[in-house]
Amino acid sequence: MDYLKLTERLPLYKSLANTLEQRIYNGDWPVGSALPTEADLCKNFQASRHTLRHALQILETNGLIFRRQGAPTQIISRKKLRRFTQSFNSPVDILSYPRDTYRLNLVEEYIELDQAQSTVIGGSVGSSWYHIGGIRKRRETEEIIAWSDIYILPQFASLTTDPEHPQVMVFEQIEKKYGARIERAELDVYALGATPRIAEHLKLKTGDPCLVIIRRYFDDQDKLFEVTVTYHPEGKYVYSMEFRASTEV
Amino acid sequence: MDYLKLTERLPLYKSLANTLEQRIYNGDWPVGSALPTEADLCKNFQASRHTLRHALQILETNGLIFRRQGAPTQIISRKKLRRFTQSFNSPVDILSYPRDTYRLNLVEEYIELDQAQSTVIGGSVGSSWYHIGGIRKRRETEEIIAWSDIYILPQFASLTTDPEHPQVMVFEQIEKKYGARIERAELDVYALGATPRIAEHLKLKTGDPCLVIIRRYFDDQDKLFEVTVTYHPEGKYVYSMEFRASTEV
DNA sequence: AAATACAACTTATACGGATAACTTTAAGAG
DNA sequence: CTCTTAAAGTTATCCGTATAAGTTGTATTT
Repeated sequence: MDYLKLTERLPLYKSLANTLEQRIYNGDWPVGSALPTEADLCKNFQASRHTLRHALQILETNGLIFRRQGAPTQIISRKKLRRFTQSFNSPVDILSYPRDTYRLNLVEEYIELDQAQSTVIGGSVGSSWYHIGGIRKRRETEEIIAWSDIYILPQFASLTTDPEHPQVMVFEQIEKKYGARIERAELDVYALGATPRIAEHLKLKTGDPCLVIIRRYFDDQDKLFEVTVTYHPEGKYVYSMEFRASTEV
Repeated sequence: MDYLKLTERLPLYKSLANTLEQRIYNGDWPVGSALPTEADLCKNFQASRHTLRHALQILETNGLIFRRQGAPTQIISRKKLRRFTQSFNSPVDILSYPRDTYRLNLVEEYIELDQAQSTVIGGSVGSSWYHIGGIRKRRETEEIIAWSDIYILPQFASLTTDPEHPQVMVFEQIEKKYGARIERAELDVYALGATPRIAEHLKLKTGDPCLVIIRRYFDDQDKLFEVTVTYHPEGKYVYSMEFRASTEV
């Protein structure tokens, strides 16, 4: 029974979702107003409550309506939004270093942020952090990929004593040992001429082009608990991502 | 009635989802095997089919199971994946320029990619493209924000005759005039010392640090139809993004 | 052996009804 | 007037049942 499907039969709930979407787009129910109640819609569209709710769920995930138990459904947008999403299974992937590289810690110290550091890192002036500075090298060639400054809250400082520490991403160790979970991450990227300090570490000349990547990790209280700043010499690193139009429901 | 909710009553379908998730994690149903049928699960867990299916839907969106009409539900993962997503409503936002900037076209020409261009842009050697080169300035100060090279398929070249062209993102014009829809986008970011050509356009010295951002747009056939390469002088541009742990269903 | 047809199984769609939980409005108490 | 309580309205959860549609293995035919 291998016929070509000539008439793609659309399930009622999808057809209903399309209809409602069109009606909202037309402005039959203006943005900010409330949709008729489920009971009314059922009656008007001759559908069961279950089917109608399935349709409404689609509209909700498409960002057209907003629903709260007990309150009328609100129209929040006239146009279905088309989302482009980049998703990672772990924030490691936000900056996934090749597995054939390793980090070598060269500096470990407690610091208090001055004005300049505060601007870059994001913490408030005078706040205390534990600073780990080091280089990242390619295992084979010993090529220097990056200088990285890692700033963590002082209470997490003890994790550097772990022998596996340099092999593992710091935020992973914090998640594992202290249970802090990343809820949000910020990423800033820009170009910078190497400062004397960075130039020395990366064996460059002052002013040579560097790619700077700042990542800020926030926990579920929206508290900043780790910041990493990496400096990549020209030609040593390309930051790549891919985005897809999200498949609708 | 403003009591604190002491015992958060979990709906049956959520509770059921948690149970099933745990069972899968335990390995009661190994990855690759099939879940019992809906009817069986209903019987075992004393839930209606509707409730069970709601639970299964959660497992599905969490990437634990895969379902097809007519075929048994398959276990595809033991662990619920924790996603970090960055979402945009439009690819404009992937590189959202401040609204107070504008583009000034300086070069328009047909080109065929040589080896070097092919590597950077991503098209194959010898393929034909229409190249638009120009600078982006801040309206107030006339400050130069970036040099940009835009490469589009030759059949889209006519859009530059549109008087509104410099005000609007090129891919938006392609979407509007030709109906090509962006399905996927790639983003590469790296630091580069300004080449003589770039240095001249941006009024820099050769070798001065630049942030290079390459964006490649693919249609629903996964065919590359636009590539933009922008060069930002040091200090003129920071590329920022934010990621969130995705809220579960 | 290969293609076809069939039957059994499983999930998808759809209906209807009942109770619980939440929101909002209005009435009542202080 | 302010706060509390009650009632009406609305969505959320949950059950049960029936039919349609897709998949898979088996038997049949070519």
